[in-house]
Amino acid sequence: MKAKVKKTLEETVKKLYSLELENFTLEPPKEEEYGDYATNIAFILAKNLKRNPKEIAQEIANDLNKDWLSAEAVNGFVNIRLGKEFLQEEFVKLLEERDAYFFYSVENPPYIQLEFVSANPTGPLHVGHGRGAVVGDVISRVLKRFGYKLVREYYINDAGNQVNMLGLSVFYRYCQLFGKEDPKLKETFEEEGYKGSYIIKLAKDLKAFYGEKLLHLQASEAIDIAKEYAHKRLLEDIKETLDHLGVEFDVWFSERSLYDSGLLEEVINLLKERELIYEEDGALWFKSSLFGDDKDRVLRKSDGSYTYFASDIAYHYHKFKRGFEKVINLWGADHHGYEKRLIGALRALGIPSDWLEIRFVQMVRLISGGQEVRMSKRTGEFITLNDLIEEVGRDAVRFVFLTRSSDTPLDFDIDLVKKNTAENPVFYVQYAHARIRGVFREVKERYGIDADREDLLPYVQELNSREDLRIIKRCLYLRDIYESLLNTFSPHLITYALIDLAKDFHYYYNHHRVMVEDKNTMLSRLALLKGVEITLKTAFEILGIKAPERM
RNA sequence: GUGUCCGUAGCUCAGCUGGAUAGAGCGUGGGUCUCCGGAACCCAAGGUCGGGGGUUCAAGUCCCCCCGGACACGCCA
Repeated sequence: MKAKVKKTLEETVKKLYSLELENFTLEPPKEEEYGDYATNIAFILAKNLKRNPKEIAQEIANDLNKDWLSAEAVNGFVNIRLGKEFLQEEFVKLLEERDAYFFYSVENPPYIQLEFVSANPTGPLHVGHGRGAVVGDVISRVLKRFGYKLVREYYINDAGNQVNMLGLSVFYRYCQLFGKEDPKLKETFEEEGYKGSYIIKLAKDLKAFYGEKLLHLQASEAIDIAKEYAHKRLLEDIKETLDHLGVEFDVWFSERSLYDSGLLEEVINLLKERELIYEEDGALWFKSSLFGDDKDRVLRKSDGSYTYFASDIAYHYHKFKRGFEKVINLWGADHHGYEKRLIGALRALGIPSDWLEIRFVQMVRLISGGQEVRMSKRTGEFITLNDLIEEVGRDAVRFVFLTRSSDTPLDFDIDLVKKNTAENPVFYVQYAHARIRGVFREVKERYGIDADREDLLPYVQELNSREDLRIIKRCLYLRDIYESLLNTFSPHLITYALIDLAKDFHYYYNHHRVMVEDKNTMLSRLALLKGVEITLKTAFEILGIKAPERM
């Protein structure tokens, strides 16, 4: 809708002034009396033409008036109001096309990879990972509806020091179960090991599986076995949690495969050929300071092992080779210092810096009883994502994660989300859907009219009142929102638009009864509600939450 | 110390490439159904947009300085 208005506006400007502008705004104004869209285009033109913006606005408004929209110049702004018939026509389309109304096929969409979560398989997912998971999932659902070819990918850090430490930790706990303690192991464990209780649980399982067999092996061999076992189990856990959350991936990419395929060596050789690598203190360094980083970074440590940085470069080089035209990474906010060096390294390999877009997802704090909660009562650990899903349910978790722009920290109030009142935005919005379904059930019962089958299209023209049209606009507006996501990747806009829609619907519901004497009025209101239902349901599918029949 | 992000109503936050009288929700106070679901709706109070300077016809938004907060700064990942 916005796109159509914008195009018309551009044509007008071109006709009147032979100019092509891009940097003007076109947005819904704060005040309803200023129309459906307002533009500052006259101010921008005023600069170019060196004329009074008020006159320009007037000229544009005069030319802009069409049958489907009206324009008015006020104080240099051009306020645009969509015509009633136009809104009704669009609403008819919505009723006909249903969820397909909100999307269209983008021409030649880029082949995109979206990498998100990618938590190390060294422990359970925590709530911060969940936020990234949901944000990434919703972005990918939207892109897919616009016809994008998209790969959702999870990068598994199954090589390097972290997983070794995992193996060591589990083996250490395993030995403890037999009352044995190797002082050397203990020292490493105390310093760098994973202390969570899930490690002890894994050790017990390991014991159940292997008995005391591992005690008789070389420590390094036993640690390897423990490592394989633990990381496999933890990865299964992670997959299960993501499944509970309703988040799917197309590719699970193993870091280790970069080692096995020799790609890591290959990339280092490439950098070597470009003389961007040097050796110092027995380590291999990449001259990242030449690419905007504040210092050079180590690729291979003096003990011969590679850093994560090295495999990350290889991984992203590999992504490039796989033919992705655009790669989006959702990273936890604690990784932001890492961005420069990675993009720098890719530039060194000849990959343009806008090929990779890194979006950061800020921290989540759990609040209960007005206090920040860190520990789970049950396990004594940090509350895991799984705990949270069990506690408040999938829909609430997903929705709340989407109620904030992902670049601001989020407070997740557990008590609030468990309340079934308007304080809880999830219920507020889902309730609107359940209410509509309730009305439909009642109408069928009393009048034998099935809103799901009845041809309601002819009655849309009866929807004339300001309040009818406001709801129609709210529904149509979701189309603009989805479209804007293609550029902003900000799924929280959806939840905001839904809350607005639900609010207007609840108001409407309280002021206008559907089941009234006049049958035309009844059918037209059914049409309105049907449109709201479709809009809500479509959005719920995108958000990955249920559209309840009753609550 | 350096870098990134942030500071908007009592609380939690929107405010999209600068635009009109800064918006929601919760909380607080008062109200609304003879009737489709009151898990709802309406009204009201509540703001020097952290402070100061600058650019601009126009600044919550851009620039500079200061104050306060989060996170990151390793041959960790």
